[in-house]
Parts: sequence; structure tokens; C-alpha cells
Amino acid sequence: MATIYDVAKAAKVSPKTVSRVLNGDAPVGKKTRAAVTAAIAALGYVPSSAARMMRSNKSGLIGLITGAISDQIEPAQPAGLPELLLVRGIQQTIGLTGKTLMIADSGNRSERVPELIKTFLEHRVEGLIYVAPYHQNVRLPPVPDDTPVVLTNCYDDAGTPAVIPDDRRGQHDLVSRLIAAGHQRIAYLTLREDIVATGLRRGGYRDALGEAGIAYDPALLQCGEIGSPETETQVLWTAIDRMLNLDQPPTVFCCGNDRQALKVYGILRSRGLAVPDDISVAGYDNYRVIAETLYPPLTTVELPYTAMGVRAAQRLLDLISGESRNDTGPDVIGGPVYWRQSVTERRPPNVSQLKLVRED
Amino acid sequence: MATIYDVAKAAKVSPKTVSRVLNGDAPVGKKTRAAVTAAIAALGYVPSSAARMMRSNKSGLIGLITGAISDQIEPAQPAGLPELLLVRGIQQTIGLTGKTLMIADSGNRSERVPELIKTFLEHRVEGLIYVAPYHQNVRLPPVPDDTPVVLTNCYDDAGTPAVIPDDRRGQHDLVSRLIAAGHQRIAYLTLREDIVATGLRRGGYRDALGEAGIAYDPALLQCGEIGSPETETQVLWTAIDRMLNLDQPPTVFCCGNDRQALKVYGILRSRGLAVPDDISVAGYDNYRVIAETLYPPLTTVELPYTAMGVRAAQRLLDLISGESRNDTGPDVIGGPVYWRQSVTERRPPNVSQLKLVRED
DNA sequence: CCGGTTTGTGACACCGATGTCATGACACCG
DNA sequence: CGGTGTCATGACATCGGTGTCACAAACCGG
Repeated sequence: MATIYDVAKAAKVSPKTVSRVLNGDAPVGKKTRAAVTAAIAALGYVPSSAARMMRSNKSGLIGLITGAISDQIEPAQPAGLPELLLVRGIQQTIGLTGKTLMIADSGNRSERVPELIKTFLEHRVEGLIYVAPYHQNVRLPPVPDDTPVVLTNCYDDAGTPAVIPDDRRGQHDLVSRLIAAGHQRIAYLTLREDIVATGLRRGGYRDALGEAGIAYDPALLQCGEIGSPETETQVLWTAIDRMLNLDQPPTVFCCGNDRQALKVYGILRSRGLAVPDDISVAGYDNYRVIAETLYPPLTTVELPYTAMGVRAAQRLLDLISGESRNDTGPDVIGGPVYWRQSVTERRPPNVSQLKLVRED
Repeated sequence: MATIYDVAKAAKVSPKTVSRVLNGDAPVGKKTRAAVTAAIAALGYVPSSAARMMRSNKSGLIGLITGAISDQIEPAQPAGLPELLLVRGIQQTIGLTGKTLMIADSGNRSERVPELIKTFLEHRVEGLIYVAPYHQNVRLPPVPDDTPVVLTNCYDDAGTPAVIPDDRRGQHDLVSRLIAAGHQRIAYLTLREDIVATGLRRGGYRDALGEAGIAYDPALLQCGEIGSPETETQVLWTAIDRMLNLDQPPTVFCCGNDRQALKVYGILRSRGLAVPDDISVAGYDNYRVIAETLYPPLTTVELPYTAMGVRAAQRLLDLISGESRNDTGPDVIGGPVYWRQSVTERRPPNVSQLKLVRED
């Protein structure tokens, strides 16, 4: 690969003059500039970022650690792909600044994270973003104080800057909207008990019921992810069966995510029930491949991954430029309800009270 | 950030000795090694890859260009995410060699590719992988001869090393398996006419019919992606309606991909038909979030993205080590049929003739 | 006990950029 | 016309590692 010396020799100038042409940091004579430009093109010269970095001590690199790409822990649950939207938001924001994003993949194996961080530090990244596959509490290995870190879709107990989804408000807004549509008996099939989102969303569900003066009925609440993935359909079938046989059966099933809603569609139809004419269904995530493709399209709440990615990148850039401090804890990001045809509208809602609801 | 000189001073040795401890390329006394190790830990020293790279001229970096992460062209068709599996396969293979993968995102805007390549060249990547969002013919901007390139999920007219899916064989194997299960009237709803896969798969469909002595009936073939995404459901509805009203209606619908199959499930059920008891459905891609979650689970063909990623990385590594030449054109990778409950089995198949079929 | 090999260590140059400083050629000003 | 400032350019040192070479000490077989 040609160096700046080769270019200098070819253009019959000093290396420093070539450098000036490249960086425009000092005036260069017109003819000289033309000769240098020609030599660069002729030799196919590309400056070495390594050499440049040594001198300037600025790498222009941002490190991103994710498990999104090679999720090996739960290969049977490839629902982790939407978290790629987080990476998209980060990428878009970082790209605008001219910095380069280095993405490393942990395969969701936490023991590999320290070596990834070391690789990033060797490249002298200006900041680090850690992206978790789902909303959770994490503990990151130590990172030097002068390298800012932002957690995304996760948080820690040390108050590290973080960006997380507003699970409580999301479920609250959805249930409020269902109530506004005339639903009173709202069943809720939750995700696994051990994840952070489940507790928060159940809180939002109960808050919304309370605000509307509807009594909370434990018979309408059940975890839909008990046991192994293989038994999931059976668990859902049994839960749905039980609820439909209640004295006052539900008029709508809220599901833990859109994937679960897809399963519920199949189960309800196998029982001869039409969606939404006989029974309504709502999801969570706005996982569009499912929510928009399902027939009829699915009412759901957006898990605002792209917006979270943008915010995470912005926070990191602020930290790098010294505009903000690094102990301000999590930023909570909400997403809108997407109202589609999987839920019946029994009574016109007062839309003005529900600014976050979008009608497709 | 501490340098090797700081460590040398703290350990009271020369910088070169610290270098020897780090790289183990020459014997170091026991006590000296201990002192150096202690100094490294105390100072939190991490070697600078930039400085190392300057001397050795080896970056240990592989560049990957993809549009997978921020696909902005067709935001209504977020089906591009599975191509992330390609990245996963590449990542896994590259990771084993100790090299670092740099991922850059084009947002599927081809005009941004040259600048991404330039950034990679500045970092002196040892090789480049270009990943396309779907099987297609591409033309990449020029890259210096000494930087090997592998195309993935695409190919060019210059004979650049490439890895592409075996669309013809995939569709052929699926249809052969359907015939073995007793199906004779096999409808095929294809993807858009202008994509490479459509032509190849239609060829595979006709080949399989021909081999079984079944006459090809144009009435059973229709493009399911005419017009805009909004009208897609209507197009499918009309096509299905027409085919079901034929004198000899199909017993199975082959869909262009699993997403389309998901739509077809909804349409068939809205017509009161049960899958698979009244009518069978098959997809393409083995997009697991859909294929495994659908009720009943979907018979489909794997688009072998992970395997393609692994192969692409291997080809690149071979090129870098000089073990293979860079004009050997495309590698075609096939994937197995996944046989699930969405298709009826009218006659026990002769499985021994169909090695590529997997039963879940 | 001596020549030869191995072990352990340091001095120094070099990789390819760029910051600093010096220098020569003009132009402008009073 | 001498002094001052701007323009255009080059010499040289420097960033943080590592390859080369030199050299002293330890070891080893005969």
C-alpha cells in the first residue's frame, strides 16, 4: 500500500505538503495541489488511520457490544432480532458525526465481554455502548474512567448512563385504550416471571384498570411462558381454555409479545373463534413482520428500539464531548400504541385523551 | 492512557522487555516478568493497536458491509432481518481466527458504499465481505487488488468470489417432498418477478413436477406480490379465490416466503378452511419466528443464511492466506426442507430418497 | 577450564502520519 | 526602499509499539 512518502516523491513535494492537501489545514499552491491530487489518484493512495491516530490520539471509533447477531443461548427463540433496531438507531446517529462504529458480538455469552472490551480499548475507542437482548439488570466488567459507557436496553446498580424502555407506561396506554374501546374483561397472558418487563407491565396493566375503576381479577392474569418452549402452545391453550370458560369470559387477550399473539391467533381459530369478531387480541413490541403481516393486523404497543438507539448514541456523544456527566442513570423511553384491526371498537374512544395512540 | 514506556519505567526495565512479556516472543526472567505484569495491572495498560499495526503492517481487521441493520428503502418490509443470520455466520467464523470484524452499515443505499470502503481501507482491513439483503446481481466499486473481497447473497459479472443460496434446488426439494406426500395439484404463489430468486425457484418447481411426470399447469402459478405492499393481501385473496374455484383445485399452496405463508394462513382461515386438514401450506426461508410460532407450525425450506455466512468467511480467510484465487465465482449453498404440520401426508414418503429433508 | 550455545536484557531505528518551527518569496505600506 | 505580514513549502521531531543487533551472564560438554 502506498504511503504519503510515495505520493510526495511522485508529486515532487515534501510529505508535509501532501498532508496539507489531504487535510486542508494550510494554504497550498494551485499547481502543487494539482500535482499532489494526481499522484494520489495514480497511486491509489489511502491514508493510514493507524499512523494518523498515533499522532493525534483520536481514533474516531465508537465501540458497540451486542449479542443481537449471534444469539446462541436460546436458538429456539430467535425473537431477539428486533433488538437490531437498537443498533440501527445507534448507527444512524453515530454515522452523522463522521465517527466509525465498531460492532462486536458477544454471542450473548457474558464471559466473552471482557475480551471484546479489551479489543476496543486497544483500538482506543472514544466510547462504548452495551446493548442487551432484552430489558434487564446487568453488571459490566470495569472500564477505564476516561472511556464513557452507555447501557442500552439494560441498567446497572452503579448509575451508569442507560436507556431503557418504558414498559409500565406502554402496557398502561394499551390497556387504557382497550378500555376506551369498550372492553372491561381484559385478559393478560404475560411473559416469563423472571424478566424485568413482566413486573413493570403488570403494574401498568393494574394501574390502567384502577384508573378506570375496573376491579382487578386474578383469574384474568396468567403467565404464558411456563416451562420449556416446546410446551408453550399447550400452556397457552390451557390458559385460554380456562379463561374462556369463566362466568364472565374476557373480550380481549393481551399477550406478552407479538409472537405470543401469533400463537394465540392460531389457538383461538382452532377453537372456531374469529379474530376480532368473537374475541380481540393485542400484542406487545410492534414486531412488524408479525404485527403487520398477521391477518387481521395486530393491535400492539411499540417497543421503541430505534428511538432508544438514537438516544443512547446521543448520550454517548454528549459524554464524549464532556457535555454531560456519567452518573445520571437511566433514561426511560416510551412508545406509542398501534391500533389495528385485531381489536373490536365497541364504543368510540375519546382519542384526544390518548395522544400516544396511532391509528394505522 | 498509559504507554509501554510508562510500564517500562514502573517496572524498571526497557520498553522492549515489556514488549517481550506481552508477546512472549523471547524468554524473560521470572522476576522481571512478575514486575512487568504487576506494573501493567497497576497502570491498567492496554497496548495500542495503532502503534502495533504501524510496525507490523497487519491490522487483524476484516471489513463487512451490510444493509441489514438500517434498511431504509423498504421500511414497510422489515423482512430483511433474517439476513442478520449471514452476519452471524461470518462473525462466528472470523472470531475463531482472532481477527476483529468491523461492521459498517450502508443503510442499503449503494451510493454510501464507496465511502465505507474507503474507511475500511484507511484501517487497512485484510479483506472485505459485502452482504446483500437478498439474492441479487451487484456491481461493487473498485477495490485495490491486494484487498480480497467476497460477495455474500449476491454475485457480479466479474467472477468475484461469491456465496449464494441454491434457490432452484430448494424449491425443487420442497416440491418433490410434497409430491412424495401425495400432493399432485401444487399451487405456487411467487415473490416479485424482478428478483433473481423467483426465476430460479420457478425452475425448481417445474423440474420437480417434470421428474414426477406431473403436467405443469399455469393456472396454479401466480405472482403474489403484484403492486404495492398495501394491496398485497387483496392480491393474495384474489389469487387464492381463483385457484380454489378451479375444476381441480390445489391441495397445497407453496408460498414465496414464510411471511407470505403467514398471510395465507389468515386468508384461508377467514374462508373457513382449516390448515392442514382442508388445505396444506408451505413457505420458504425457514424464518423461525414465523415458521415455528405459527399454529400449526409451517413446512418450509431453509434459506441457509448461517451456512452461507460461514462459507463466505472461510473463502475470505483462504484468499487472505493466499490459499485460493480470487476469480473462482460463486459458491451455491443449499438448505434442507423442514417438514412440519402445515402439510398433510397422504402417502408415506420414501424418505431414503430425500436426504435433505428434516423432520422436526 | 575453555569455546560455544543459550538466556536475558537494552540501545536504536523504523513504521506513516502530523505538529512545530524555520525559511524564502512576494506583496503591501508608509 | 526597508520593514512587516502573508503565502507556500520543507526539515525535523514525535506518537507507541516492535525488529535488529549487541552484549553480558549463565550453562554445558569435553
